Amino acid sequence: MGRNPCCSKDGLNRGAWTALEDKILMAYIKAHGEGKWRNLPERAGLNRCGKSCRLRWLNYLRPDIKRGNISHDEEELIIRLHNLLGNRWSLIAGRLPGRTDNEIKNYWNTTLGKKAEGKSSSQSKQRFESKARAIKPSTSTQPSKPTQTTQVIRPKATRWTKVLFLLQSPPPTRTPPPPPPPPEILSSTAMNDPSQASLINHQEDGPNFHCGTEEVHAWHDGSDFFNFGKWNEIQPNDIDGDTLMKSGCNRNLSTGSEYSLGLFDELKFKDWALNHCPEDNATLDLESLALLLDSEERP
DNA sequence: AAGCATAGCAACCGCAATTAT
DNA sequence: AATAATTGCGGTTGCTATGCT
Repeated sequence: MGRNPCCSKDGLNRGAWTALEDKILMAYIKAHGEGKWRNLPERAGLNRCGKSCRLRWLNYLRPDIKRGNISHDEEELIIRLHNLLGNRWSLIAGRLPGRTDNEIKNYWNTTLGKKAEGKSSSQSKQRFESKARAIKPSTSTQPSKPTQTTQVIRPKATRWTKVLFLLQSPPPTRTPPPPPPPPEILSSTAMNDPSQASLINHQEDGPNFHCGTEEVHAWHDGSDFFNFGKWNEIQPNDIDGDTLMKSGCNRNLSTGSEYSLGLFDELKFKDWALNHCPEDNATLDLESLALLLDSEERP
């Protein structure tokens, strides 16, 4: 079982791309469009694997790539988005037109991570701590090998197609509530399964994110699981941006009375950050996001 | 000027989700 | 439904440029 590695062929070019290869790839994509990466090299006459072609195109050759220094505004945005989304580089890049996930990742690992670390002694210490630790070299002897140990539970990046956060209001009585259920993760099949419907439909008083046919519910057990600050620790797939980004993002955010202002602001930002799908916001208004983030950070 | 250390970045690797058959 | 192929993502590596001693 298993599948053949993309670049299993011997004799393929590796390493830095030549100007000629770039030219060939650009010409081919201009003529035939993106996609079909597997067959592209053969058709284009490139001695590269498709994966390499795709990467080269996405990270370097794409016409809308914005090259050059990252502006202060962009930097601020990256920091804030990273604070919120963690190492979701593609999501962060989606907020920065013309920037690639690889570029942002590199920029973070080489520059911003250190700044974040520096700030960690100040008021935002806790906000940055886990991230700084994540990229901080474990020792000075291995600068290029950042240690990825963080206190944040950070499973390997996964894409969820369906996410359900059950929001439960605190019970009106004093009887101890049952142990809170874990956030429900429903597969596509589960979401389509009528037997699972109750899991979805009975959640009526939480914030509902309606994204096309998908729904994302927030789960709240009465504790501060969704407390503003906790977002920094709920990194991996808390509310999966991919899901929201891909879904058309017609979101109806309703807030129950149980939410703190901070939570609401955070959700509001999430809503903003994820609602602006990359394909339709080529002209992202950084200022509007900055304003939103500013308001979000108010105590 | 030479050698070493570090920073920056392009590219690769492996895994997982998605799509096709 | 099962399997294979494709695509996308985040982590990591390795090369080059730059700075320091």
